[in-house]
Amino acid sequence: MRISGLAATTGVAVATLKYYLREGLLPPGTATSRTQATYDEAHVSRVRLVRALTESAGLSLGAVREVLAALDDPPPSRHDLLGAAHHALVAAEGRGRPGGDEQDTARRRARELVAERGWCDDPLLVDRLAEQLRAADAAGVVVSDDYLRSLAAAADLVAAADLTTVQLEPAAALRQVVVGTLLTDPLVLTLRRMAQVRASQEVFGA
Amino acid sequence: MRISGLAATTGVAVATLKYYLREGLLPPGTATSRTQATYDEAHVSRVRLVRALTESAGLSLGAVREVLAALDDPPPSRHDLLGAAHHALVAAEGRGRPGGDEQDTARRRARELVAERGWCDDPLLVDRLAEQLRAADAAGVVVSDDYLRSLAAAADLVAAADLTTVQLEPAAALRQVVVGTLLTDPLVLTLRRMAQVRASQEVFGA
DNA sequence: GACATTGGAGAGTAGCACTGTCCAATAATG
DNA sequence: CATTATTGGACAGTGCTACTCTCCAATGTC
Repeated sequence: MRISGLAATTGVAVATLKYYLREGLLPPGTATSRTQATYDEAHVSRVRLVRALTESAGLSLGAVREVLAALDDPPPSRHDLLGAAHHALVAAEGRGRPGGDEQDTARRRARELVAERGWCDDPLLVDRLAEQLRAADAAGVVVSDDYLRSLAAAADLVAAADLTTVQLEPAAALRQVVVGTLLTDPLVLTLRRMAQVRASQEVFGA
Repeated sequence: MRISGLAATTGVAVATLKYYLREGLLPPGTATSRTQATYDEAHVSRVRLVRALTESAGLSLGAVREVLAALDDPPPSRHDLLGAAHHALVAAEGRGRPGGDEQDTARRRARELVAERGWCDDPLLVDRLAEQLRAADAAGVVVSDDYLRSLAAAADLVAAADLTTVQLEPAAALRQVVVGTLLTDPLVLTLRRMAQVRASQEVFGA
């Protein structure tokens, strides 16, 4: 299949595919001559992956590049695998400023929750959580300890479900965790909206 | 307080505040002369709200405008209140294409889940869910029925917790639901990451 | 009275994700 | 074999967003 075929089967414009090639998001096809190359099924699924990550998960092309790099270079042992997966997930999203003095209360709350749940205390994730708590507070949104605990309990449920989808083969597991998590993030939020509508109908009547 | 004071207390540049004034995201201050106006605490919290929605919730300024319009014009009855809240939430996020033929299977799955859960069948939310299922499928991510059901159960937990934060006063309730949901969306995803790390450590050992 | 600040308006900028145009080399077609 | 189409490659241009800069006369401050 040549580039026009790749464009036809994926529904992505030829110019865009060339752009992805330039940006290193898509590996070059196998050259058959100086001005011709062919592309295979791997290219098709790679293009579909890029589109899903940008359109559905809302990642920037830079973030997609980070994810693809992690997927293309899986760690050998299963021990490092999930660590690599989460490194990729955290790298794909923003880093967030380290935060100033006013964020210390939020960081303390974040650490308390993590300790209570027995979660890891990855500083990147803790800082992210602290920043989000601070933003909510700055916007005048009350996030009580009880409420936060309820969200954490639900997160444990989601994570338990996530793990059941993991295959044993390392490369497939990495892909499933990283891509699966990124693509189901918006799905989780949509389900939250749906459940909210239902719950509010119950409380406030029809 | 004049505009430089507003800039100092919120940490937002004067030029940016002027831009927000021009764009209607910030109501004009009370004019004390032809070239002078003063701003109060309401302006401070409005600026903080705009920053929280853009920086933390990742909304565009257009989406922020929709949210603010909904908050500034609360419906009179409590009956319409949550409906208005969800209209604001759905309007704040993208609409998403109606989807073609290939999305029909995904839409059927979405409707099945909604029916099973007894959730509302708001076509906007159902279409969104269908589009997300289609994207996951296109990217080669398997989303089993069991897995989807687990996510839905967790969403019900989150929604139940969300409702406990709602005050009885209509304006405060609207604000809490809309802004609270938008700002805790990223928080929920961060908690998911944390719980995943912990769960994977349990399964795969240290 | 000297100097800084303000509100208002418009133009300019940076980054992102494409998209359009051009080219010589090659492939497909009659 | 001549003609037409397509390809890979490079680069400039586009549309959008979220600012940021510059300018101005009017006003405030020292």
